Amino acid sequence: MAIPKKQSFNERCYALLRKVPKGKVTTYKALAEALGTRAYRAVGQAMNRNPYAPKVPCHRVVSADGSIGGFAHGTKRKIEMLKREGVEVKNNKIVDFKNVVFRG
DNA sequence: TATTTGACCAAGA
DNA sequence: ATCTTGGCCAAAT
Repeated sequence: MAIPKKQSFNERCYALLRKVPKGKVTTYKALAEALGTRAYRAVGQAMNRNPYAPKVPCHRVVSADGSIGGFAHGTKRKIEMLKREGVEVKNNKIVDFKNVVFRG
């Protein structure tokens, strides 16, 4: 019987993020709160390192106020990826943000 | 073990 | 509207 590994905080972030469908976004805060913590910044750190690069849609994570936030490969790239998935972005902000945020 | 680091957030001026 | 300040918490060094 395999010993259950305790997932690190980061691993839990990735697991949650993978549930976000294409065309939707989530926020650093929402992820942290969903994990039962307030480590908003730790979530961002996890995305920055992003050890699971293609598996985890890190580009779907934006700031709580609907602004794009940051991206390891440049915010410009992040915006382009979101647009490609059908998310409207204007002046570094998500258009109709509340309607685009994924709710579980 | 202790200190520093952040792709953040909310409130104040 | 922008800019500054303080707080927040896990990960990395």
